Amino acid sequence: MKPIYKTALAYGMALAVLTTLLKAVEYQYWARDLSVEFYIGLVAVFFTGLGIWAGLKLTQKKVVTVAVGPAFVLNTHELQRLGISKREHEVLALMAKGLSNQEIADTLFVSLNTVKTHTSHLFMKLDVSRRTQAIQRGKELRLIA
Amino acid sequence: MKPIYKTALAYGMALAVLTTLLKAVEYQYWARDLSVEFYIGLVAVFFTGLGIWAGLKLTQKKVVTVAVGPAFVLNTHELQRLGISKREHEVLALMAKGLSNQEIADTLFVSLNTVKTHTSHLFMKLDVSRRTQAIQRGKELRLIA
DNA sequence: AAACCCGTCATCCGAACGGGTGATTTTAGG
DNA sequence: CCTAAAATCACCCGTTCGGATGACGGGTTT
Repeated sequence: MKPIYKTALAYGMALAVLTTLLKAVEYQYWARDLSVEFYIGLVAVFFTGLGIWAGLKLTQKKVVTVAVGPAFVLNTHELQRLGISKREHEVLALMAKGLSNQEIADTLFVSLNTVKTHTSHLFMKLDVSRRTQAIQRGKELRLIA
Repeated sequence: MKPIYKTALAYGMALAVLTTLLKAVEYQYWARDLSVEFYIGLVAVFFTGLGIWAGLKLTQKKVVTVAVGPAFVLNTHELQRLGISKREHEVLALMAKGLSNQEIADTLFVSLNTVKTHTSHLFMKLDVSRRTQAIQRGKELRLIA
């Protein structure tokens, strides 16, 4: 809210200064026999521009579009905090792809028992009891895409 | 872009009309011995306000562009195309929450066998063989959040 | 060297899951 | 009204999953 107040203040100051300045110049033009209508028109145009500028300043905040991107960034911090090893993380990723333990085992060229060990550790560290929950949790914590 | 031109036109018309109107009134006040400075101030304030209004009108379009967010909309078309019933859809949603078949049964106040039937139908219609895949597929097709 | 973590593999067991088949009831539409 | 689809439940069977435990080699840290 402060910026708005600042803008309003700045505008008020500018208005005061310019008004004073114009009044000073006014007599000069007056001496040169310029019509009142012409002078009035100038003032109107000038302050219209000033008003537009002020209006833009005051509404600029709203124009700030947020623009969200779905770019995935791995949460290394959480990985460390939970003590999830590299291999466990791989297993989690494959699990999230809908692969069975056997398929994961084949993918990683290890035994089914090994995969089961990894998954067990994962469930412990993620504090879940089912693979579907592990996937959910993993996505929540941005451990997997 | 048309609205902008319209706004500009409307503004120009208003300015012309008001200027003329003010000039007409001007002589009245002039006759009442009001100072030129006071009159100038009024015009300045008035056109400043007019300028602000014009500025807001001209920038309103930008303000609308703020809209962002991952708002979820259910893909009714896919639901129909795959012939997924209301109950099956419910089961899918709960499945995606990481619930077991038994938990889903308890949630929906039905038998475990009933849930199993629904899941079987779901797997057929989604062309998958595991619940993790069903969840994936459901999210891909925007059947679930 | 000892303690420790990681990754590997194993066995056992019970629970959960998936597939198949069949049946009844309720609901919705022609 | 009658039928088709949806929803409900059941039983069987085999697979998968999850939990517990133990083991072994290779690193790192202390």
